[in-house]
Amino acid sequence: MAKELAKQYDPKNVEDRIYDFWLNGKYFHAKVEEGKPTYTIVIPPPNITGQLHMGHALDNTLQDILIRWRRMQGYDTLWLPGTDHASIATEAKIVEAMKAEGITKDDIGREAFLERAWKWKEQYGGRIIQQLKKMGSSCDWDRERFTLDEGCNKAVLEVFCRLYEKGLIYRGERIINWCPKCLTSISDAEVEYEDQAGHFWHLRYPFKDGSGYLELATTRPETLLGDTAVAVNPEDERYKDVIGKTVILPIVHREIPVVADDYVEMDFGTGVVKITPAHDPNDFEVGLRHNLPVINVMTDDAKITGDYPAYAGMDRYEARKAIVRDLEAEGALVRIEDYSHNVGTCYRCHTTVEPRVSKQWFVKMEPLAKPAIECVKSGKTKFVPERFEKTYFHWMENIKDWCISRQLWWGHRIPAYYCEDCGEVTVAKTAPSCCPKCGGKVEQDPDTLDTWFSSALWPFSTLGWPDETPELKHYFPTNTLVTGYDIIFFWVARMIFSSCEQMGREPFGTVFIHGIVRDALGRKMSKSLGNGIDPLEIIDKYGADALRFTLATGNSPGNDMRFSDEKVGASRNFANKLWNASRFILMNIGDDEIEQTLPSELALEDKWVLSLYNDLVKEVTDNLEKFELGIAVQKLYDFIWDIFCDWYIELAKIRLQAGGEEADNAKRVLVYVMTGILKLLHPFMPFITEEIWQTLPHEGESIMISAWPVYDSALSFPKEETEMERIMTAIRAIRNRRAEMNVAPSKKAKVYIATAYTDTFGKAGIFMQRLASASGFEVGESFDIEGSVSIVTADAKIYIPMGDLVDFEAEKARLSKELEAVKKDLEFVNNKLSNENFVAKAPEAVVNAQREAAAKYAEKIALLEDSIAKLG
RNA sequence: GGUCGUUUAGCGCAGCUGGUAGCGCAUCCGCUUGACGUGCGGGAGGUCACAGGUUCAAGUCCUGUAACGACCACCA
Repeated sequence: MAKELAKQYDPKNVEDRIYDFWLNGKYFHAKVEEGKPTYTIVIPPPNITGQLHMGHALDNTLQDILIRWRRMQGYDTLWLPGTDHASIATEAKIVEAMKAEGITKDDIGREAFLERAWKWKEQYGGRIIQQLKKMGSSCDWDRERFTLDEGCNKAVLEVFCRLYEKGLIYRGERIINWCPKCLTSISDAEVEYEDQAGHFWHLRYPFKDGSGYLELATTRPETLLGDTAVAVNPEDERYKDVIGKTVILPIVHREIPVVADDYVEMDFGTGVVKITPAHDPNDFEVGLRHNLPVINVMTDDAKITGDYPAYAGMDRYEARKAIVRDLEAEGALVRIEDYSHNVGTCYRCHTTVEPRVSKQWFVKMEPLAKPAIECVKSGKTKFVPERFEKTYFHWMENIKDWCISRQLWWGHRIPAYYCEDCGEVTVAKTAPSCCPKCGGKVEQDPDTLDTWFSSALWPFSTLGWPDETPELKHYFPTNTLVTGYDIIFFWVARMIFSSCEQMGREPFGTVFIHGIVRDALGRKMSKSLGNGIDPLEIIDKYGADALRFTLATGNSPGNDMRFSDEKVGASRNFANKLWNASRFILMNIGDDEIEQTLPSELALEDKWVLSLYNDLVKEVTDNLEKFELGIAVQKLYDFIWDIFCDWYIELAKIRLQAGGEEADNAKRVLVYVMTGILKLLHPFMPFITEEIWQTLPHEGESIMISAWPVYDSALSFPKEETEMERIMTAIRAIRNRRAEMNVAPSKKAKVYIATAYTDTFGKAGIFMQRLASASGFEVGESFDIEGSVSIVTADAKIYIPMGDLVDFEAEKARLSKELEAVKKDLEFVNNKLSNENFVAKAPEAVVNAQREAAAKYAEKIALLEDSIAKLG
């Protein structure tokens, strides 16, 4: 590659080319190397219907950071990608598309529908994968999987049959959540509750014997058609006498009993509840306890059935109006009250869910939940941050059976076969040719499984299970699962219990939870608000590295973050800064051959920067171990910009311009530190770091497979760190003074430094000229200079004779002000030191630090007083 | 109703195992300093929501209060 870089970094010239380079090098491919430690992440499979959004961008950035870092550390690293068939979402999309053509599912039948669905998958399913590639994701694309592919299907069948045989999957008539729009059952987890304004209709149900009536209230008067009882609390004195009596259901004029059940709250409303077992989960339970008939009054699309001719075919809300009208006409309506209540809606289409009694397949959860709870309690799986374990336990401990059958075609078809003759149910991985009991003809269950049933197996089904593949042996259990807190119940919990049951152990060691990405105003990004930001547009404008850097910065585990264009702009600037630092180094290297080792002779500033770099290596690695990616990236930013660019490069220029061996040494240190920085930054900004690394002197094919830096005790130089800090303090103080006095940098002045650290400052002359506008420089233990600006630091007294520029009165005022400030500091420290408890109880190091501070302050006060005195 | 989170400079956020508060953006002053104006140097700006407590010492630990937010929950 050419050693010439553009003045500004342009990601568009770099990213696609670099990505292709990685693909060609097969660096993402995991080789199943025996005996090597592994690091594995399985991707949360995005829906094939999906387009890349900021949530994906964040999730995949975090995963790629971890994966790239571990790969560089030498692990046999596998990031396994794939997509989810997303039963409801995909089926809905295809049905919608067919609607535009004027056809329905029933028109074309199951087979033709599935053909369309697969075609759709071929066409659009790869879209999101291409988008993940734009992010720089280093997934092992050779191992890409799909929840509905052959292998996953095999795993699903295996698990279904095993659970069925163990009695952990059963079929039963239960009340379930039904979406009248998607026309399928959904699980409890898939119901989203929304506060909705509604009404309370107070009604009268007369006694059959004419002895008055019972008053009750309902939020859903239309369900009255299916009432089969009225309930009161058995302890309720008011209603003791009416238990067992019969009331007449208004409008329908059916006779229904008054039953007693604990479920009824005496303090709420009138203490009387109408019971509709077919349309309310609680009422269903009451119905079971009292042997009440279950009367379904609605069709699958929530219209009133033909059993009620007056309302037949009406939508549930139309029927509500009509029924209220009729109730009023009949004198059964007492009053209407405004009321706001929680209404369950479908998480896909937000249609109000209709509880409905039907025959469905369920997973018996209690026996599965126990080991799953133990798995996290024992620490085999840890949540980061830990607080989400509480959420997990709460859910697992109160879990109900999981409804897994869906009245959809796109998905894993339930492997249950029913005999048309004897009704025998056969569950098997392969379809039986006839009923094993009577030899009759069998028909497969038409339903498919909940999408989450297959994704629950993802950590092992993707590695080849139920077959004993080398991949499964080598990479399972996986190490880290990265996902948002919004998906813990749907997915994480189900993977844990599935893995405990099927694999006998945890699916992953750590669940790394992140929050959601919000817009600049803190609002959730949503289609309806239209406030979503397209990651691809951001990449187009600022580059993938800038986007990744933004998402990683300021991201603390489990917390939501706000996203704004300005933040990405700042990240882009950082990328540009890095780019220019490398450009500077390359310009100086020119065509020279540079040895890629550190020189034996290191200057003060070399030792200083190497020592800080060495600490950085340790800290960044530690932060990554602890999943503190935001902190790690902040440290890199600070070091690169403040330490390396603003100080070290400026200092290095001195020797570079001097030439010769000195310049050579400086170049070697520059290349060494720059290379290290690039490696540390590579997981966060893979493209630009690769591009720069390739242009610098390097060994190996790619930075992404180079070795992650390790802490080196030979590079620890505490003495030089202190010395440089003293000099930098002096330089900052001089700059500060000059800025205050409005002296242009071009106006140079001689600098005298009176200090006890003559050795240290003896090395600082050239730095002062370069960075503090010094025309000349002298160091001594003390100076006696008239008419100069004086500056006092903790280590030195600095004189800058600037003749006519010096305003003695202003100078005196400034020094006096500073003197007061230092006196206050001293007082603060002295107060501490005169506190016997502090001296006795605080650690010695802390006390000593305070004593040293006190001494410094005292010294500074003496110097300031001396200066003021000299001004007369 | 329960659980959890947030509350730190104008805005957005960091602050790990307690030791006289930091970053980015914005703002103000200055700078054609041959890597970068997507830049350089410098400045201003905070009683760390409130009230107690533990401690020699609390933004940092404990208790409570308030506001906002999230999740869970069968009050018809």
